Amino acid sequence: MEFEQLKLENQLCFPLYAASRLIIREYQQHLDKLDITYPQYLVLMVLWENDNISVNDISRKLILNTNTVTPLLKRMEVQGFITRNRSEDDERKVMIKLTEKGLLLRVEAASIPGKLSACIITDALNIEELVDMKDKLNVLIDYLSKNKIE
Amino acid sequence: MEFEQLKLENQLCFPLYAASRLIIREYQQHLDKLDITYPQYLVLMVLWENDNISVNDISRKLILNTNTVTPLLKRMEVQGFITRNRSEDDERKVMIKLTEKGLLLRVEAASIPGKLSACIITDALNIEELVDMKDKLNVLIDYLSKNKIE
DNA sequence: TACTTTTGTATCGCACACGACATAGTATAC
DNA sequence: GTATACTATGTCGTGTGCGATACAAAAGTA
Repeated sequence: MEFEQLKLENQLCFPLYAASRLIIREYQQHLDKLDITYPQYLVLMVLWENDNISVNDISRKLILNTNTVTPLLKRMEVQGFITRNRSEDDERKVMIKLTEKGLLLRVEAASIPGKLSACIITDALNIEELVDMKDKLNVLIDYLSKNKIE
Repeated sequence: MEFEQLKLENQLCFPLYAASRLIIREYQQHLDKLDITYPQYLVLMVLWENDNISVNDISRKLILNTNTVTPLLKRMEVQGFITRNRSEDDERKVMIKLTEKGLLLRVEAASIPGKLSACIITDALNIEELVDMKDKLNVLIDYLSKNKIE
C-alpha cells in the first residue's frame, strides 16, 4: 500500500493553509502600525465599502461565523474604530458603523496592498498568474460556500 | 481617491484565507470520525512519512511556530497517537514517535483525500487547474518562508 | 390571537496561531 | 576551562475560528 495521497506535497489544502498564514504574517507587519489584526482589517475593508451594515452581513461577506465576528467587533468598539447599535427597524439586528477614527484609517491602509504585491510578485510568479489564481480561488469559494447552505 | 486596492475582491490574501478555511471545514467532517483536528492530521501526515523526528522538524515542515506545535503534540500524546521523549544524543531535542494507534490511523485516513478531491473538483475547476494552483502556491510558500529566514 | 418556526446575535468551551519571553543544553571563542 | 552565543523547547497572553447551545425578536400559520 502506497499512501501517495497522504503526502503533504500531493495535497491542495496544505499549500492553501500555509500560503494564507505566510501572507497574513506579511500583512501583520504593516497592520501592527495601525494597531489592528488581519481579521479586523478585513472587517474594516467591508465597512469602508459598505458602512452601517449588520453583524450578519459582515460575517457573510467574510465567510466567518457570527460567533467569531461578535467578539472581534466588540474589541474594535473598545478600540474606537466602530460603533454597535441595535437597529430600530429590526430589534434583532446590531448595526455596525465606522467612527471618525475608523474612517480615517482607510487613508493609512491604502498603501498596504501595494507593499504586499511587491512582496509577493517574484520572478517565478507574475501578476497574471496571481490574478488567475485569485479568480480560480473565488470560483472554489463560491462552490464550497454555496454547498454549505444547501 | 478611489481605494480600489482596498476591496476584498481585488486582493489575493482573502481568497486564500477563505478557501483554506472552507476546505478545512470539509476535511473536519471526515476527521471528526478519527477524533483528530486538521492540524493534528497534518502532524500525522508528517510522521507517517518520517517517524521519530524532533519537534522542530515537524514545525519546520508545517511552517508553524514551535509554540503552536508543542501543545498540539501534548494533546496528541494524551490521546495516545504519539510519544514524546528527550533525545539521548541531544538533550535539547524532543523526539516524536507514532504509537501503534497513531500508525493504524493511516489506513483509515487514506480514503479522505479522495473524498475531498471529489468535493473540490467541479465543472468550473478541473484537476489540471488544481494541480497548477497547488504548484504555484508551493512556489509562493518557498519564496515567503525563505524570505523569513534571511 | 396563539402557536410554531425562523432569524440575528450572543455565550461557552476548546483548539489553534503567534509574539514576547524564559530556560536548559550545546557549541564556540578566547 | 569559562564566558558567550546559539539552539530547541516551552510558558504566557491575546486573538481568532468554530460547534453546540441559548434567547429574544420577527415572521409565518392555523
